[in-house]
Amino acid sequence: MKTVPLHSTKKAAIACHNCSLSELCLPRGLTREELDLLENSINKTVKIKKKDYLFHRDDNQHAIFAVKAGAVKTSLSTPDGEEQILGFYLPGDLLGFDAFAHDRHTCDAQALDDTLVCELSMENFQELCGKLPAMRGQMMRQIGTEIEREQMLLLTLGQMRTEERLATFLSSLSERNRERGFSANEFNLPMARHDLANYLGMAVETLSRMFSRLQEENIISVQHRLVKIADMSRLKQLAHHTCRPASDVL
Amino acid sequence: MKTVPLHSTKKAAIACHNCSLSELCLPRGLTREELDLLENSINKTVKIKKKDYLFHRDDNQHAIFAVKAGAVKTSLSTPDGEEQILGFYLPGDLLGFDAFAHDRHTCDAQALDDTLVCELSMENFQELCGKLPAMRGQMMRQIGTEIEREQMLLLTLGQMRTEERLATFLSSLSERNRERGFSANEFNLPMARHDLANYLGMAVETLSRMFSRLQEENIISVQHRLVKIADMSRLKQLAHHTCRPASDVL
DNA sequence: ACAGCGCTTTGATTCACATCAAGAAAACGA
DNA sequence: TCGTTTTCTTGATGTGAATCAAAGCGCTGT
Repeated sequence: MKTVPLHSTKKAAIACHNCSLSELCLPRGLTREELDLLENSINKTVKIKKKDYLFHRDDNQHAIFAVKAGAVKTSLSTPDGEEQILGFYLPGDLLGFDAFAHDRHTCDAQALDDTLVCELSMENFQELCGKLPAMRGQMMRQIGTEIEREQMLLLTLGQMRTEERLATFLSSLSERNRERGFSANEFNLPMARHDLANYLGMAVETLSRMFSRLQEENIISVQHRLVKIADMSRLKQLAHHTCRPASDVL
Repeated sequence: MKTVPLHSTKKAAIACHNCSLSELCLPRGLTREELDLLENSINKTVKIKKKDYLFHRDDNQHAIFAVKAGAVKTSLSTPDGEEQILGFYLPGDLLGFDAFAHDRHTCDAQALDDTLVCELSMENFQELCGKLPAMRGQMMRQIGTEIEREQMLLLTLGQMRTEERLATFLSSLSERNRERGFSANEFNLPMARHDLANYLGMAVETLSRMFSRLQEENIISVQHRLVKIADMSRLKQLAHHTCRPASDVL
């Protein structure tokens, strides 16, 4: 349950140059020289074990992380122990922008699975943003994506009924998979029911019932974490609340 | 219901130099010379009439706005006409960061009252961020604040019961007023019940009942939009879910 | 392979909140 | 100013989802 001392984990040799995710990540649009600068500033391939934390709320060290493999959740928790999961981060996603206002992370980030990340310290990040306009642009796009994602979740939590929320989530996840070159119709959920229910603002039992209901209606089939979408159009119809083509939004 | 053609509104002569809100706004931390650059890039004191829009979703013009007087709400709406209010912006607040990802605003922004704003086009904003490191820093703090605010709202919508939500909101608003040099114990709500209920994810009737309940419990007194906080400690206690000292967070 | 534990599903009951309905109070407009 | 409209409050009723309870299932590790 402690934050992993990142410096103790080993740096692998996988560079942005070869990284299949670079188009989704900070390197996008950077020239070869700029990319070299970036590579020199990051910890490549930091390993995080399942259930370990990338960072804690109020940690004085803060950084931007890019997920290479695995999955991460961020959450906010209250004095009385309740938590709200704010987002799930999959390969290609960036997290850590929450520390911008106070130079401290405002939420916790925990690995849902054994996970690989690249770490860019805030100092280095700031410096690069000053030097590289392309990097600044890409950074701003990423921040915009984060804001959009949160806005979408607000709409979900504030306006939708539980079945719609699940449909919206599955539809988004499917879209994400498609964009990443994976199957849009069959995939594994990276998180447990408990976490998904919390994220969607409902009880675990309710989530389970909604999965069952969608299955009864022959819209999806579920077993454990494997989801197959049987009727995409009806799923999207249920999730009709979604505004944008749902790209970039989990 | 149309977006106001901003260029048609007159530029007043109130400069950042004299602006009482400059410490909350982009100028914070800028030198005199830097401030001059900023001033030359912005439309000072654009007037927006009540119910007019600062921007619409998908507008191809996009900009950052600083509220000088009045109040603005941002909202996301669904094809079937439902909306979710995402935030209220009061004097000293900045809005418009949602356009970062796609060069289009992703939500609507509407004046709740006759409102004065400063407008900084995205182009000028980008340019200034490149030139002025202090401005970049301030921008990032503002973005961080926006992200924190949204995260707090997610916690509110996802985990709290209706009474807690209202208590949290009133407590935040009180704090904001205090920070701005106004009374923390007595203030006017800048929005109608309808909008507040939507923002807090509940029915108008429920919101009204919660106001009544807090009044019966002698925690606050309300008449129309005027709120007086009679027992701050009990209010904060009800809002105990709130984590941070609630600064910067509406 | 088996025991034990956590995760998930299903069922029964309760409750918080939405919805429906109507009246009171402000705000608005002529 | 008055009449109309909108906004807000309060009450009665219904319902979606939470909670309580318990059984099934899949992992874990030894």
